[in-house]
Formats: sequence, C-alpha cells, structure tokens
Amino acid sequence: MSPKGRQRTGAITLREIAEEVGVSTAAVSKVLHGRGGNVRVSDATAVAIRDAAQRLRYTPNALARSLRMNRTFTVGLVFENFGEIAAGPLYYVHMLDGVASELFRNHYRLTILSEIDHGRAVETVCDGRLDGLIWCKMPEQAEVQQAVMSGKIPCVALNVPPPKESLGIVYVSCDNEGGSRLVADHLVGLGHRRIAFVLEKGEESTPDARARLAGFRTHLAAHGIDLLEEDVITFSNTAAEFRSWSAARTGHTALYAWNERMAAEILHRSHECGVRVPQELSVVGFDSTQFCETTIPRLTAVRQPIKPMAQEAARILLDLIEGCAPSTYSSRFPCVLDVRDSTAVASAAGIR
Amino acid sequence: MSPKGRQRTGAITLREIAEEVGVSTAAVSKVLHGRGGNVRVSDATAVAIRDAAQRLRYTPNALARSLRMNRTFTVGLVFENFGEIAAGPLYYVHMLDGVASELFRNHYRLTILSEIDHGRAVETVCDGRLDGLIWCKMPEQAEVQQAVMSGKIPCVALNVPPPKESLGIVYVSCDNEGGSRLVADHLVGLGHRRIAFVLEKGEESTPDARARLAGFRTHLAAHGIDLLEEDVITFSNTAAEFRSWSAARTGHTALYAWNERMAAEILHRSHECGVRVPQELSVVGFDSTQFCETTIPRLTAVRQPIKPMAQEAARILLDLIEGCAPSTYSSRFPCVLDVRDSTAVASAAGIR
DNA sequence: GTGAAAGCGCTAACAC
DNA sequence: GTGTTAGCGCTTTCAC
Repeated sequence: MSPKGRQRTGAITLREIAEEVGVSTAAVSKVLHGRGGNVRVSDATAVAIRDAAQRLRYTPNALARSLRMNRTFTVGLVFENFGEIAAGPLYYVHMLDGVASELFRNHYRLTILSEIDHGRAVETVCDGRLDGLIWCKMPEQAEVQQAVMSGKIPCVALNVPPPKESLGIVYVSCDNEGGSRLVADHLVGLGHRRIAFVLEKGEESTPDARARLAGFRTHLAAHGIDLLEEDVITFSNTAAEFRSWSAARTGHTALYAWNERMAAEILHRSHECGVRVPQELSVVGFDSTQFCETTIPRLTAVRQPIKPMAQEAARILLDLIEGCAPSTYSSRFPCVLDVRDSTAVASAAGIR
Repeated sequence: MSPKGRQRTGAITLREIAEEVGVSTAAVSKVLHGRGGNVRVSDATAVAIRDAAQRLRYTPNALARSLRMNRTFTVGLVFENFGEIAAGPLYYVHMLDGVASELFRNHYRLTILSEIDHGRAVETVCDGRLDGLIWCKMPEQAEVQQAVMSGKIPCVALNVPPPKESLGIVYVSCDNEGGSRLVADHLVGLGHRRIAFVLEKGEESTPDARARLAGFRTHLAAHGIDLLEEDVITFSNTAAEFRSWSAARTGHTALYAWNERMAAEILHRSHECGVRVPQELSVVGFDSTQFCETTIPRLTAVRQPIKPMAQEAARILLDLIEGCAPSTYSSRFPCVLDVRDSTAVASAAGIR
C-alpha cells in the first residue's frame, strides 16, 4: 500500500463499530461524538455502541473529522526566531506562555510554524490545518498581510504597528513610545542629561527598536534635551564594543538599551571594565522580566505586559474563530517602568 | 451549512482546476504535487494546469492529503508545564529550541500538547494528526507508556529513566548520576566535607531529583563522606527558608541545589542574608545555561546538553517516522561541570 | 428511531 | 499519455 504511510493499521473506524453492532455509521457517529443533527438513537443501541467502541478500542480519526467539519481546533503561532529563543530575551517565552495557556484552557492545540516564505504565505497558513493564526512581529508588507487574509482564516498580529487601512487583521501591541517616555522621565528626573540609546546590530530597524528610539527622542525633547547622532549607538549582541565606547569618555551618565538582553550584556561589560552601575552609569532596558531580578545590580526596565498581551491575542483569535466580531481591531497595552537598582542620581561627570 | 465551520468558502480544489483545464483530477494532482505513480502528463497540459492553478489561486488542502496519505509531517511535543515555562529553568526553552530547530530543518511542523489526561492518552495522541511524538518527562507508569505505543505512532521519551522491559519507545536522557559525581569530586577537591543537597518542595520525587540525589550520595560515599539526613534539605521555590537555615549555622560549607533556578534563588538569599558566596559558602546548581552567566557570582553548575539531546530526540523520531529502526533504544548523554565563580576552597567553619 | 448515500479534497490503482 | 474509479474516516441530509 502506501510505501511510507503510517498505516494506522488495524485502527478501528466508525464503520467497523457499526458493523459489529449492526447499525449505521450515522448512529455510531451520533452516539460517540454527538454529531448528526436529527439522528435519533435508542438508549439500548447507544449502550451497545458505546460498549463495542470500548471493546474494540475505537480511536476517532481527527483528520477525517476536521476535513469534514472544516475545523481543527488548532491555532498556529508564527515567530521567526524559533530554534534560538533561549539565546534571546525572555520576551518570547512569556509570549509563548500566554498564548499556550489561553489556548489550552479552551482545549485548542498550538502549532508552531517556522519562518514563513513570504511568497507562499497562503499555502503555508491556509491549508486547512489551522483555525486561526497568531503572528508575532508579522512583516509589515501589505502583500504578505493581504495574502494571509485572502486565506480566510482569522489572524491576530502581535507587536506590529497596525497599517493605515485595516485588512481585517487584529493588532495587539504595546505602547513602545509610552515606555520610552517613562524612561526619559525617570532618567531626567534623576538629573541625567547625556543619555545614550543602544541599538543592536542586525535589529536596528525592527519596528520595536524604531518606535522605542523615536519615542525616546520625542520625550527627551519635551525635557529640552536633544538626542544627538553620537547618542545613538549600535552594539553587537555581546556588547563587546562597550569597552572602547566607555574608554572614550563621552560624558554619558546613562544608557537606555533597546532590549533586556542588551542591557544585561552592558551590565556585564560594565562590571568587567570596572564601571560601577549605577554610581557612575545608569542602565535601563526594555522588557522587564524575571530575568531583570537576577542581574546584579537588578535591572531597571520597561515592562510590557507581554503575557497578558499574548493571552488577549489568543482570546480575540478564539472569538474570531467562533464567529464573534472583535470589539476592536487594534488594542495597545500600556507599559510600566520597573525601577530597580541599575539607575541612580546622575554622577557629576559620567564614566571616569 | 456547517454552522461554525470555517467554510474555506470559494477555496479552489483540484477538481475545479481539472474542470477548468478539461483534464482529470489525477492529472492535476500529478502535476501540482508530483503524486500519482504511473500517471503521465504531456508538457502542454502540465503547463495549462499550472497556469490554471495560478490563475484560480489554488491552495491545496493539507487535511485531505494527510487523510489520504496517512502522513501529516507534524510532530507532537508534550510537556506538562507549558504556560509556565518563563517561571522555570531555561531548560525547557533549550529543549524547545532543540526540537524545533531539528524539525523545521526537515520541514516538519511542531504541535504542542498540553497535559495529557492519562486515561485518554491514545485518543489524544493517536488521532491521526501526529506522525510522531516527543514526550518530555513522560510518566513512568507502564499503562500510559503502553497506551501510547498501542497507538502505533513512534515515540521518543526525553529525560525519563527507561523501564526494565522495552516497549518500543526510545529514551533519551542525561546522566544525572554522572553529573552529581562531577559535583562531588569538585567540592571535595576544594576541601568541602559538610555539603547539603537542596531539594525543592513539590519536586522532591521527580526522577531527576531522585537520580541527582542518589548519585551525589553514592559519589560522596566514594570519598568517605556520608550524606546525613540533615544534609538533605527541602526549600520552597523561593528558597525563603534559607535565612533560618543559614542562621542555624549547621556547619555546611557548600550547597548543591537540584536545579539551576533553585541555586539562583539561594544565591539571591545569601546576598540578602550577608552570606558571602563563594567565600563562606559554595553553591552549585544543576542545569548550566546562559542564565548561570548572569547571576552574581556566576553559578557553577552541571551542564546537561539539553539542546543536543532534544535535537537527537527529534532526529531519532524522524528516522522512526521514515521507517528506519533506531540505532539504539536508550541513549544517555554525559554531563559536564561548568566551573564558574560560585564555588571556592572551603572556609574553615562554614557560614559564620 | 434508523439507515442509505453523498460528499469533504485528495491520491493510487488500473484501464484505455 | 490520460481518464475513471474507489476509497481515506468522518458528518449530514433525507427518506423511511
């Protein structure tokens, strides 16, 4: 037969139960799965059916059912850096937790998709296996977003700026700009005037990085401080450049890193270089997770409520799948600042 | 029609392409998916078919194909604490990375299953949607394991001790005992004689915890040291009990925590209580991940190669799915000790 | 109350 | 070379 096919050999089907009991498959389906609108079955035969099913160890085939019903009770989650999550910020892990917990509570399954070839987005996503889709950091290109929507399955985008005109996708994101405002207020309030924003090589132009930087610039300006070209620096993911940067004594008294992991690396490098945090240098990160509690000093960071965001995304998606119109097509979560031990009153001259 | 069904409405099927071009569905299937053994198609019609498919925006239905072929190219991953991974050790994240990377490389999808009702293991797992299964910390009960195997899909168990008699499941695990030997040798080599092993409330009797403790006991004995009852302590997951424990001045000079997270909490508490690590107290953990680099002091810990283990598990599973017999039914990975800054020569009298 | 039959969209024999 | 046909295992309509 099928050369490699798994051969659910010997797997008992509805039909076999039906034959065993001497009824129709419709009756069996009705009894065992409650399906089949006006099929009626007497208690006696119902018992016989259930009995036979148990005896023969009947296992329903979900594929057949899904094909028939156009429903899989499975949701897809797309995000690009799968396979490398442990190396990145805990952000993705919290997201996963949020999505998974909400889905499982509702008896859905979660399937993870690796990077999607933008050219074949529809085929990949709308092939019948998924009831809906959550796409973290979905590409902003309209073609991709349109393609996905053309596949007719509901989609929620996580942490992508919503486009000008709605395509039917629901957007859930955090207020990056607002987060940066909190940082600006906090640092300026501590007397800092020369502050650098740290980008990460290869991630400089992600929507998140851009929004955080833009918000920071805007809100510093509100305090009468201009973010100069030399105030925006780009480190590789190990922050190896910190040593030479700090040796240059640029007069900065604080550093705002675009994400948690980068901030941690900077803490690490500071320690290595003998730069005392927060006495000589204040450090702030974006994404405040449990991880920030474990750094020394504990990291002051903007907290985006990623798990609740992910849960909300999943909840909206499930509503969409069940046919409810969403209450909103774009929900934005406010951030808060978790002030810990890596920030303090500005030193006189910055790093000495 | 179907009340809630997603209505892949308007979705183009093979048949419609066939009608459009005026050929059989078999021909279309052959051209578009390369299936259908001895079906032959002229170049001209092939072109016409491809053209029509593109024009009509044909999207194959994977469900139908899977039902027919008994093949989904999807692997299931089961582990219990999904939804709470961020709060636990990075272990699970590395595992996920390993499994995912290997699967994606081979164009498989990954679906995550939440806790499985042991009574319905077969239905959940062998319903046709999965080509194979990786089960992390699979329950040791023979009933569960047998049930799964009765479903006829290949299964690899991660970090469970293999049972006496094989059931066809492949077991991939790390050498917990060997890891504990490394710790014993290291600490004794540094002059420690009074060492406590720290369990975690609620996790005391997991196979991992038991194996690590047993191995530690054995290998300390090899050094002529007995692990006494008072040397095995159980903390809650925040290690809140550390304060009173250390105040009791039991004379211990080193602590070996059953996992990474617990060790980190102990570091944290030590700092709070003014106990200097490693000068007054050496601390070792199990599971050495990037996380251990970020604690202060950096944590000495046993590294189990979880990502490679997970990759190996996935690789074996894929082989099994493709029909290859596994080279082994039980592979065990050796651990290594990453010596960092949380261990040092034993102080004279332990915590003062 | 119950069964027969027609699909869901696809693949694989086999006939021509 | 190409078409016909018989399913995969399930649900649902409709006739009895």
